[in-house]
Amino acid sequence: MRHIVRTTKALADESRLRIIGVLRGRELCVCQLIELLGLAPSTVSKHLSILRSARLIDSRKQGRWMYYRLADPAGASRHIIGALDWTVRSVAATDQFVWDNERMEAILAIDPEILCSRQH
Amino acid sequence: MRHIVRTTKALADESRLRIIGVLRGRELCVCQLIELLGLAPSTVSKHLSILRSARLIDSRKQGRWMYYRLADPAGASRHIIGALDWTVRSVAATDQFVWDNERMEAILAIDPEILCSRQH
DNA sequence: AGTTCAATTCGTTAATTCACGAAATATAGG
DNA sequence: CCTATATTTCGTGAATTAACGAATTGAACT
Repeated sequence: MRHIVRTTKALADESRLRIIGVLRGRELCVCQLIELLGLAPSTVSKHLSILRSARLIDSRKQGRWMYYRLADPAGASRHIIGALDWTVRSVAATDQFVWDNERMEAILAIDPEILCSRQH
Repeated sequence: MRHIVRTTKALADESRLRIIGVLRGRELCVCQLIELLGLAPSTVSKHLSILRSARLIDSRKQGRWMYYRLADPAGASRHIIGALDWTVRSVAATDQFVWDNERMEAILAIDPEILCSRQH
């Protein structure tokens, strides 16, 4: 039961739902999510840590950048797969999802070096 | 997006998950849920109102009693059906669910008149 | 080794949420 | 109409959560 509550609490925040929506099918680095959400780096990092503690996302460090992606269904428990499945499908039906993904196209067009340096 | 956040927030509480687990396949009155959860009547009522605002449960008044049940899939939106489906399946795999349903058997064996009067 | 920079951790504040009891609402039965 | 009772609403205090900036960590490059 504790795991289920951890999962639902992780999903009970708009910023975190937006992160899941925009991570679908790709990997993104923290500075790209900061740019999308318009929140402080520490806040975004905290959101990501909550999603990761709930095992909804995985991360990979490469050099100075940290990349996040949705949890791999191969290694995830059934209730995590189900939660992600429901969340992605629900979020994908919202206007916010459409805007975020349009915006992310523009963000991905920016060289990450330049994007990151603009935030510091 | 607002609706999705309302749904996930409604599910982000252990008492409310337990309510959903015990409502599966039947209708229960408030005093039976109060007895199960061991919380104050006003607290249980508040939980039920949060679940109902999120459209996860429906209610029916009969005399002085108020009966609650899971939302009817026939009238519910897809994301509500999906949320309930995931929640019921996840909660049903927990020990808490087993204990709650065993306990509910005992509660259902008590005449509701007697059960309610014991709480006031 | 020292510098730079992306990301995280920590400490604090403001906002939200949970729990309760008291008061209000609504229904059944005298 | 009046009382009893099941539930809800309201007000309050305690606990949790979200946001930020400052300080810290860890990797890359001189």
